[in-house]
Amino acid sequence: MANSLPDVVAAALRVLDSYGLEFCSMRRVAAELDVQPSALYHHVPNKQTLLALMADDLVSEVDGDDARSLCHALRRSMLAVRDGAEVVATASAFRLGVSGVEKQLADLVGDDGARTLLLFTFGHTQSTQTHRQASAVGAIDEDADLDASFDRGLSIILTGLTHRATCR
Amino acid sequence: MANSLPDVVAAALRVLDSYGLEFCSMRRVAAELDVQPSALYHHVPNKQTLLALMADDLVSEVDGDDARSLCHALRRSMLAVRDGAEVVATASAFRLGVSGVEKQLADLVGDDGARTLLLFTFGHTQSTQTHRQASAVGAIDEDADLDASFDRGLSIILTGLTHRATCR
DNA sequence: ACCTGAACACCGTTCAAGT
DNA sequence: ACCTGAACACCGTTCAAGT
Repeated sequence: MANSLPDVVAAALRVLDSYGLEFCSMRRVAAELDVQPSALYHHVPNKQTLLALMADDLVSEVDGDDARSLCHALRRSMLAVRDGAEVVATASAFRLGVSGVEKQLADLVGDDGARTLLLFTFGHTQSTQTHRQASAVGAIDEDADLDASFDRGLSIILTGLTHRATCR
Repeated sequence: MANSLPDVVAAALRVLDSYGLEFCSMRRVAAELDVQPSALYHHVPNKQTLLALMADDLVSEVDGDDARSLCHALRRSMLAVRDGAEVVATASAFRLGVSGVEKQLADLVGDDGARTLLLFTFGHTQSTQTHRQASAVGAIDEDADLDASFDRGLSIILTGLTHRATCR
């Protein structure tokens, strides 16, 4: 009967995916667990911390051999849940969350390159999710367009990184 | 005595700069104008629209001859007001706001280039403002570091754009 | 045209108290 | 350790009514 912290995080992610960030309130997460709102504060000091834990969970399986596949994997993880990109981007602005991915990227392309790739990946994926919700459900054509647009942006940055290192 | 729409937008920007986005509520904006909350709905249909008008106002003076100076000008405009980057980035995700800047950039570097530069500029500037508020007030050293980091990211993307066009 | 007053359906968080 | 119940100080938005 008693809930643990992972239970709370999982419930919060279910609420997020069903209703979106705007309606992912502490009260709804509590209702999802059939518990009073105040009960959540036994597991988590505040909502911000819960959101950070959700972000950690979202990116925990991100992996890849090179910078490009790492960014694509990060994008896929965030797209898997409604408003996932916004949750991860906000948490990582506060220096929680993606740190593992950031380190892997930094080893491959340096600090500035990692930062540039990460900010582009967050922004583009957030924008993808915003437009996904604005248009009718399941616009598969638009999804393919946005994936291609994302990959072209990645190419621009990666070309910049290569030429800075080898030609200048 | 009677307020106009520009009065409302100006009051909202004052509240934003003083208290931050989190506390920039319709009720506080109303109080800033010595008016009941419901009075705002005579000027604006909802909060989202007010935020979009604030974003328009923030970027209205952005101008520059080349892509780099355009991005720096955009960054400066957003940094001028507390949480300005978040307001502009969110509004532009919904296709309002920065469209003028986006068009200027697209003429200079193409659609993909404009998008990549814009998303990087939003993300980096938001991150700058987050860290500004986290650390003690007026950390001038850190501001200079972040400006330099921003410019290096810009260089990476601009190098990528040049070499894609001329060498490939 | 611009605003008031009152209401509705929500928030995050705290805290004493229960088991 | 985990939860309830009640409270506090807020939200955005609507709507009839006033001037």
